Amino acid sequence: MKERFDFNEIEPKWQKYWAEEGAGNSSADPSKKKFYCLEMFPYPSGKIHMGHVRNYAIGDVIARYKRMQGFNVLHPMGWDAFGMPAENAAIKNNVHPSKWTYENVAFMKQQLDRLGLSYDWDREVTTCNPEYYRWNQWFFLKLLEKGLAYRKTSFVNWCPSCATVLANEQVVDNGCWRCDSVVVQKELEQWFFRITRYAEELLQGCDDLSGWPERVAVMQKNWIGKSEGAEVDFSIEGRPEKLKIFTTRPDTLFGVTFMCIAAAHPLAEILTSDKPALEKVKAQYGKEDDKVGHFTGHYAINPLDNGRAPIYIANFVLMEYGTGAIMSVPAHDQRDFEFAKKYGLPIKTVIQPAVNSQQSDESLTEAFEGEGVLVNSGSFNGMRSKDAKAAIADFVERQGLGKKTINYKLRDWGISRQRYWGTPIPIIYCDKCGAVPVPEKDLPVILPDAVQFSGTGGSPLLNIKEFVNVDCPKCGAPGRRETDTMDTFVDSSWYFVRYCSKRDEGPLNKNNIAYWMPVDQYIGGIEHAVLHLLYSRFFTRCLRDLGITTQSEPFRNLLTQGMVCKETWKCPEHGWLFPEEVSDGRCPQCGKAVDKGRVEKMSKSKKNVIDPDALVKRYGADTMRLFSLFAAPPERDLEWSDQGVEGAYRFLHKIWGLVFRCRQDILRGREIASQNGHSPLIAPLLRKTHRTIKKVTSDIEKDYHFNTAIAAMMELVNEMSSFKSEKDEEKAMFYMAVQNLILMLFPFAPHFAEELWSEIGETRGIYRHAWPEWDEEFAKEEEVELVVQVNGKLRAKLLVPAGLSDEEAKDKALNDAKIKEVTEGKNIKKVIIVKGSLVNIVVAGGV
RNA sequence: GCGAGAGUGGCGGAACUGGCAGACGCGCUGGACUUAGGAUCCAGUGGGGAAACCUGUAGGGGUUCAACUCCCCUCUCUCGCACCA
Repeated sequence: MKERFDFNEIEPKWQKYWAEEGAGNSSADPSKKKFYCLEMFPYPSGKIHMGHVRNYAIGDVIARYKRMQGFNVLHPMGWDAFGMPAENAAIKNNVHPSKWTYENVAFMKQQLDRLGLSYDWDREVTTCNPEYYRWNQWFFLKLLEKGLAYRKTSFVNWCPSCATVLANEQVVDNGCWRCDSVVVQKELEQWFFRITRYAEELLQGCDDLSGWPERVAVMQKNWIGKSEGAEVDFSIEGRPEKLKIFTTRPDTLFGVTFMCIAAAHPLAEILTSDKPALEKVKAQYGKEDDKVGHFTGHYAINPLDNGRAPIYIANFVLMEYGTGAIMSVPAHDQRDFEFAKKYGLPIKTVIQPAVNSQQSDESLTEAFEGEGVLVNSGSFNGMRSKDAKAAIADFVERQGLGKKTINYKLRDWGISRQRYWGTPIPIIYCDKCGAVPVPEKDLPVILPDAVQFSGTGGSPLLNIKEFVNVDCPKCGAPGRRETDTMDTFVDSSWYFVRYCSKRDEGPLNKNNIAYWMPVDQYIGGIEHAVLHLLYSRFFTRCLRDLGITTQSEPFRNLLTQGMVCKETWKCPEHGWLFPEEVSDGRCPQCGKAVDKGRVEKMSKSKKNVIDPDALVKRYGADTMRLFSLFAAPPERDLEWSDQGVEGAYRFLHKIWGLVFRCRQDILRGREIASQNGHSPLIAPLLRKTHRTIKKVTSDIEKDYHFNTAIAAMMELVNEMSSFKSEKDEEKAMFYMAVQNLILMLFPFAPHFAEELWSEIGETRGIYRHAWPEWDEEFAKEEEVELVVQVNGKLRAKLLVPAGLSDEEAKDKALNDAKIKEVTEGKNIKKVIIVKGSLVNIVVAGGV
């Protein structure tokens, strides 16, 4: 055994060993309890970053821990390999997206292996492989059959920089989720997945996601955005058209004093002759600072009381929600109130907060949006607004004036992308037959290799005659192939199902899927709270309805890990600086004092990244894993600290040194321990070891708080460091402590643990060993510190035998010299005893 | 504006169901070993104080024998939603 721990030697050695043993592999086996542990697969952008390291370290600890707990663990990895960066690289560097992608995959795979991650590579998925994406196409055809995929022309989000369409979920603050460019609206014919058919189910399902962070479920609920109300038809004075509005407040129908329609509403063009005014309102569409409107000169008739309501075109009314038209009740809606004040429109109160609070309409300073009692509402007067909602909606429906409606914000998922590097949509257009699906037997529709990237936008597929020109499968006439490709979120919506079967088993093996699904623990960033996680929930339901799985929810437990952050440095003139550029707090270019910026998410642009490769070279994979698990609990942001890494490195060395120095004692202890009839000596180290096992186990089980689990192991090591083993029994005990420590350390620092495991005389790999158990008897303290308070203030600490009765504890406390002094001559009113830990003596008149 | 989460030493972070605030690590201080130390080991380390002791979990109030923990108010930060009718 070497005196110093040499990670360069031992880490590759054990990686090779695990690979040969197939230590990460798994097979479906209904006789065993399964555990599916999954980390979000990466986009192969070139090399891994610290966010990946953290994500995968967390997953690997869980996978290894669960294996030791006896679970049949599925822990796969793959590549989200279609997407824009490959295409951009192709344009920029004249390298084919396929070559670029596969090279990145090879490089990153090697990086992951160097971290000692226990994946089952037999199930590796690469989404740009035809054997994978043919199933995207197959699902597309199935969804088409079920009416869940359809084509329509509509205004869609267009990112000018990416030269492609984006789904609603992919627009963040009116910018592109990938490149931040301002998104514009463009009218295009596109393919959609009818996710809205599952809106209600997806919403309801949010309440069953007990293993998810609540905020993620809340974000999905908000995104689905259900609201219940009614659609009501208003007639237009002197015109044949009807004006259909949606409202969640039918109880305020009698309070309507005007109507508003969106500038893009079909009636807007018809009802106003003043086109410049209409354009003006259009230009202000969606601007939140000001409400702008234009009176059309027409009036709508309230179907309930035949009141006349002027129709306005207003910038704050959204065409994409509800019917694009609203009834305005300024007394009970703040937006309508503001609009009414600006344009001098009447305000009519129809709900009183309390029965006797009369207030004139003119004196209102804001809308009253709460609940109350109806007034000025005909036969509904006196009804509670809560009840009136249903009553008026019912009335409207019975009279044929409208109907009760549920509205969702969720829109169908637009999946067409005008890009090359994605799954071809299996459709052929024929002048006679229309959009004809490619027959299943012709799948996959292979993405052609030989393409030219102009970089000027537009899919290069358009220019490939052999691809585009194809006969109609139905009538045989010359047709034209769809050149749009699928959104890459389609790829990631079912990859976790593909993993259930090995590469040679066929992708949709129902037995495998039934055994492994759902994912027991999913780990990834919060940025997919709506995107990928919502699409996957939708897709899983589609698979369920296709009979492929019986599950509705793909991910039982979700852990959203925090970001990896680091401090930043910034020169007021030259911007972000690398930490090593900054010497004595000055900018290397201009010599000006630099600002120590905030701690921010690692990013190349802020120059605060740490390269995992450099770290592996310097400290090894185990140290890097250990630090990233120790520095913060997994769901919280992690602040990178170079000195903290040193600390983790030191910790491993400390253990190594301990085993190195005491090796003979340990081996002797092992012999003693293996002898029959040996019973362990009850001593502090034994107690500490059992308590550590208990603590580490429960910290992992409860929310995966690895930071405190590692801290507990550190405590144990500290205690072991000062332990002297002279007698055989002590050696046996020390051996027992070392053995358990190594076992517990294994999921965190697996190479290191394997090496020490063999150094203490084991011949079978530790990866097959069971997780240690603790004995509650041994974990008990024999002496405890009894805290004695007087009026809640700490006055003494007494070392007493464990299991003291309340009476004994009280006696001990009251007879303590210090306590006697403090309570001398005072009237003891009460003594509170917390079993085995604390006595609080309450005396009159303070201390 | 609405919703959620958070605020604890010089720093990252601990603290069960209300019961010793600051586990563990980093940093710092002192010491040992050493030609040397940015290695290693040992000790100390919330603040004030010589000490007894006092004080301390964003700020203010409350409940309680006892509050980081529960309740009310205020401030700050982060995230999400944001004219959704």
